[in-house]
Order: sequence, then C-alpha cells, then structure tokens
Amino acid sequence: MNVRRATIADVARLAGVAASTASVVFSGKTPVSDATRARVVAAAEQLGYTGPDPRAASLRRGRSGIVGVVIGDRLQNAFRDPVTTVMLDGLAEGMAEQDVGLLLLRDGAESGGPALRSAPADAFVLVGCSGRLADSLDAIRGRGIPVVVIEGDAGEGVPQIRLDNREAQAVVARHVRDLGHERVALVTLQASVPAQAGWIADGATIDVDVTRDRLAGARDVFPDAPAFAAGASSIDQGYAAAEAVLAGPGPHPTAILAQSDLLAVGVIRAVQDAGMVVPDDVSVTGFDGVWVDGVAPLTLTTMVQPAAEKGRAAGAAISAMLAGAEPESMLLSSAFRPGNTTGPAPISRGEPASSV
Amino acid sequence: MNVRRATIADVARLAGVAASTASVVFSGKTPVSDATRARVVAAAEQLGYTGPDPRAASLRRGRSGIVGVVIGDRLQNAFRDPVTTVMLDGLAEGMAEQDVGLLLLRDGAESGGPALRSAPADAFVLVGCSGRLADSLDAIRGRGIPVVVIEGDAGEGVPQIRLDNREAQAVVARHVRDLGHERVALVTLQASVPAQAGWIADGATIDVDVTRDRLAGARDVFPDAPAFAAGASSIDQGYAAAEAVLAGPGPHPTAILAQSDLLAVGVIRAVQDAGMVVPDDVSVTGFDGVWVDGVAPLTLTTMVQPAAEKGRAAGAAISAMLAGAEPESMLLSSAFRPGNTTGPAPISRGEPASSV
DNA sequence: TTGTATGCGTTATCAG
DNA sequence: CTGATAACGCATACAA
Repeated sequence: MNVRRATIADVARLAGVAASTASVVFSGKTPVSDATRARVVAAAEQLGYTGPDPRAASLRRGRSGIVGVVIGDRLQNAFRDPVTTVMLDGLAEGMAEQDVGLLLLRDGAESGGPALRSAPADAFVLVGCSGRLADSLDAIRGRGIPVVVIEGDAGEGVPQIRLDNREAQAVVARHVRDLGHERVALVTLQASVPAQAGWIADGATIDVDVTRDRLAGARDVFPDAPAFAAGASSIDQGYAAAEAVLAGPGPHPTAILAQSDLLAVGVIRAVQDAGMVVPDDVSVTGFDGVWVDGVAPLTLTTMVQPAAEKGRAAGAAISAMLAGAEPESMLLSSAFRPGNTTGPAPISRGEPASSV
Repeated sequence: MNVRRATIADVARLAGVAASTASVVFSGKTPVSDATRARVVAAAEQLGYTGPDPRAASLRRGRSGIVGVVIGDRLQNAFRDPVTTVMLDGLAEGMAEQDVGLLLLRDGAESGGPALRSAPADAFVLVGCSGRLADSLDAIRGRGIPVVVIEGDAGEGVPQIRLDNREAQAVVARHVRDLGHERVALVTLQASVPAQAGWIADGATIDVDVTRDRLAGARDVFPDAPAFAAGASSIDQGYAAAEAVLAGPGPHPTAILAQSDLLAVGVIRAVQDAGMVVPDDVSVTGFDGVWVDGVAPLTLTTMVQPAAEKGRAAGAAISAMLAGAEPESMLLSSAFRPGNTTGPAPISRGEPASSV
C-alpha cells in the first residue's frame, strides 16, 4: 500500500502510452490495439491500479451513479416499518437496469440538512417526509437534480407517486359503519415532524400528507371521530395510542381505525390487555396490508396498498428523468381486504354517538 | 433553470471576489469579513447557487461522506430479513456522528461488480456475503479503502464483527438433545451464492460462513443430522425446506433446528399443515431473536443475537478507521431464549437415530 | 489507432 | 482577511 495511490497517469507512463489511451483501455469507449491494451493492463497490475477513481470520474462525467432516498425522520423507523422496506425493495427493482446504488438519507432535524445539499446523487426520491418536504425539495431543486416524491405534495413539475389515501380510508370506514358502529376512534400516523404523540385537536394543522388524507377519509364517514396521533408507525406506539383512547372519558369506542397495520396490531393488543375481545367488544382496522403476522389467530381487516409498486413506479420515473424524459405523476390505489378483526357493533346501550 | 449551473467561479465573479474567497464563505474554514460574506451570499442567491458541487468537492477533498454497505445477493432479501434491517439500524446509529450516508449495494452476479469498484465510498461494510467475499474484498482493498466485515472471514488486517455462531447453535442443539430428541433435522440458511435450495451433501463445501458455522455447531451435538439448505432466510423458504424434510424417507424427525427465526416460522407452519403439533410431535428452534410474532400463541425457542450491536460495532470500527485508527475485530455472543416450540421428545417407537 | 490539449468545479496552501 | 496558484484524477473532442 503506497502512500499515494497510483493514478491513470502513472499507469500510462509506465506503459509508455498517453493517459487518454490508458483511460480508454478501462472505459472501453474506443477501440484499442491488443498490444497496447496488454501493456496498459500489465502496468496497471504492477502498480496496483484497480480502475479510475470514482470521484474524479463522476466529476468528469457529471454522474455519480447514486440515487438518494430520503426517508422520514429516522432510518430506524423506516427500517422497522415493512411498508417502507417493501417500497425500497420495489425502488431497487425499478432501477435495476441502471447500475446505481441507493443512498439512504434521513431528513434530519436540520431541515434540508447537509446531506441533501452535499450528497453526490444524480437524483432523489423523497418519501413521505412532508412538512419538511418543502425545504428538502428546495434544497434539491436548487441543485437542478431530478426528484420524485412518494406520498407527498410536491407542487408543480415534480412527478409524484401517490396513493388514494382518502378514499381508501373511507372505504374502511364505511365497512365499519355498515357493521353498525357509531362510536369510533382513530389512531393516526405521525401528524407532525418531528413526531409528537397526542390527541389531534379540532382544526389542527397536520403536516404529514398521508396522515391528513387518511384522517380526512375517516372523517368523511365519521365526522366527529376523535383522533389520536401516534409517535411513529409501530406496534408500541399503537399500543400506547389505544391505551390513551380507551382511557378517555365516556364509553369506549366500539371501533378503532388505525392508519397502519403496525399501529393496528398494537391497538389490538391494548384492547385485549384491557380485558376486551376483538372484534366482539371492539373492532379494529389497519392500513397497508403488508403486515400479516402478529395478531394470529386473527386476520386484520385492512387496506392493501401497492407498496412495492410505489417503489417501482418511483424507480421508473427516476430512470426516465435521468434519460431526459418527463414522467407523469401516478396515483395508485389500494384494495380492501376484510379480516376478522371487525364485526358487528355490540348492542348499543342507548348511548348516542359521542366523542370518547 | 439555466442550461449550465452556476459555479463558485460565477458567484465569485459576480461578487467581485476571488473564487477561493467565495469558497471559504461556504466552507467556513477561514474567517471572512461580514461585508464580503454578504456580497458572496447575495451573488449566490442571485445566481441560484446552492453550494459546492459534491462531486468536485469530494474529488478535491478526497472524501465523499459515503459508506458503502454490501448486502448479500439481493436487496430484497436483505430488507425482508429483520436481522439485517436491525443491523443496518445499528450501523446507522454507530456512525451517527459522522455526517455520512449509507450506500446500499448488492453483491450481484458479477462478482466484485462495477458498483464495488466504482462507488464513491470512503469505506465499506461487507455483510455476510461470503463465498464471493474474497473477490469483493480484493476489489475494495485494491482501492485502499477501509473495510469492515460482518459475519465473514476476511483474513489478515481486516476488522471483523463476528458472532459465536457455532457455539450458539450448539447451545440450542444441546437444549434439544437434553429434551430427549435423537432424530433431528437441520434447516440452514443459504449454503452457496447464488442460493440453491436443497439437501446439503456429506462433505459438501459451504461458501457462507454463517451457514457453515451454525451447521457445525448443530453437528457438534447431532453429528448425523441431515441438513437442508433454504434458498433464503424467509418464511416461505422455511416452509418449503420443512416440506422437503418431512417428505424424506423413514420416520419424521422429532425436532427441526432452523438457522433463522424466519425459517423456523415457516417450518412450524409446514409442520402444522402436515397435521402435526408443535412441540408435541415436532420441536422447532430458530436463530436471531428479533422476530417475535408470527407463531402466536407459540413462542419460538431461539438464540438471541445482538443484531443491532453488530451494526453499531461495525459503524464504530469504520469511524475509527476513517480517523486513522486500527480497530480490533470483535466477537459478539448470543443468548439462549427458551420458548414453547420445543418440548420433550415424543415417546420413541424404538427407532434408532437415523437420517431422515 | 494513438496522442494532445483542455477543463470538469473545488479547495489547500501560502503569500500578501 | 483576501487573492493567486496549483492541483484533485479523469475523459472527451479533435488532430495526427
């Protein structure tokens, strides 16, 4: 290991050719005579030169082969939520053609933080990091780099991959209403960035698009349903939220609509730990459809969202933009999947619908 | 959006200062008078200059702020396996100090493929991509870049983060033996790269370190236990492997030791679908300890490995190496966690221990 | 087929 | 505190 690494100039010198010739041997962009190639390769081997320095090459070519993926608050939560990982999965697949790597970035406390401004990425995918989204977007667009937004409002000119969140959540809500439920509570995804668990006040502004849209969908059917925002999409947070909901004044709700499957699992456990039965005493619904285990022998009633497809679509859009095209935004839809965590509302004790 | 993006030279010109001065305004490495700074900032804003081009900066500085993480075969499997995501989690945490991004790379079909050679990373973390590991390692070391290996044999001079796989698996095996089991079958993680599901022949070479070591641990206790290699660490593959195991000739095994929790869950389902009861007819064990759901109301008997700690340790090692230190390798240990998927061996029908 | 010249956009260094 | 200079390592257009 020499102190200084060999450069292509060193190789060329040793091989007795011009640097450009040596360069061509590695890039293969231009024909080279076998004799020359052999000399260059030999020289490279002798010097321990393994190929062009990626930093220099990317400066010269103007491409780094990296796509930045900005995932919410913390990488931690992102990895823990199967929806995100499935989506990343799809993203990787959607860009398999290009030989690019995915650079995972979190949209940290410092909005539009250093990473966004200084990451050597050819393009970015922003994932549901609303609220802070505007800043992040500015940081990126300022760089004149292609960007696609998944589940967030990006404004003009930015391709977006969205879900029919409002309508989808309304479908679930109607299912619950049709079962006769009237006292319904909602457990939402995080409402603000950074997340802050707690009741969502009437008329409160909700930064996060997904949360806002799904909440709207539920309220389309149950206008007065109280909503508790979880701190993250996790079982624990769902449990805590349900505890808060059940501890509220008045009779407990007969149905709890959670905005993610993970939250729903937590809700179910909290309900059970409170000595009640799902769905006899309380019906519970989720959202996502990728989380299948954890409530056995129950099967969660939920909306199945095309998570992998979201990623694939984003990947395809990025590919298109890198190729100079202008991809369209995309609206994907979810499918209702009934399970047995919902059932008929328990016989009313004559209580009117009320806030919990 | 101009055709050409503004450079720091443009900004400097407009501000009437030298390029180096403008640069300093952005980097903050040297004091600048307020007046000058203001002029530069104004010029930058006017030109839409949002900061130095990362590619040029990293060429100049010799650092890109990126750490490459090479995960097995497919990103897909990596994301699907909670062990990996938890590990990544820890890795991100272990490097939180540095403002670096994680570049996810797969060690694709083309060994030591382009990504490894051409990714502008300051360091690499290789995760259990053995077999192909040697090639990848060469590709990286040739570049003279710090590298840490998690769960793989990297040879001299490369810090490694390893688990006590062999001993840990032996602990589980002894637990099973102590319960009276004699006819035991093993379901292993992938044995080769790329993965190929199937029985592991006697004396076959196993490329993947983790698989080999855990297998050895099990064989320390059950020298003749037949082993079936799964195609990946997933429930489905576990299910398929167990089907193969149960379909074998002779009496079915009374215990199946799986090398991961996901596999174990699949095994359990296959056993149940075959009309048998866990653990009465067949005991099942896992490995990992991060997967808690999916077999309710059973609790998996498993080894809990410090997955997050693995990542953290790797992150710390990378940080140290980037700072010029030479971190030591690390051996982490797992803890036995008994569950109720194991129980006493069913009453023997006088069959001798045999291969299935 | 090979070589020459040029610049990609920065920033470290050092002299003023 | 500011500016001039010189790389960083490579790849492309073009000429030979």
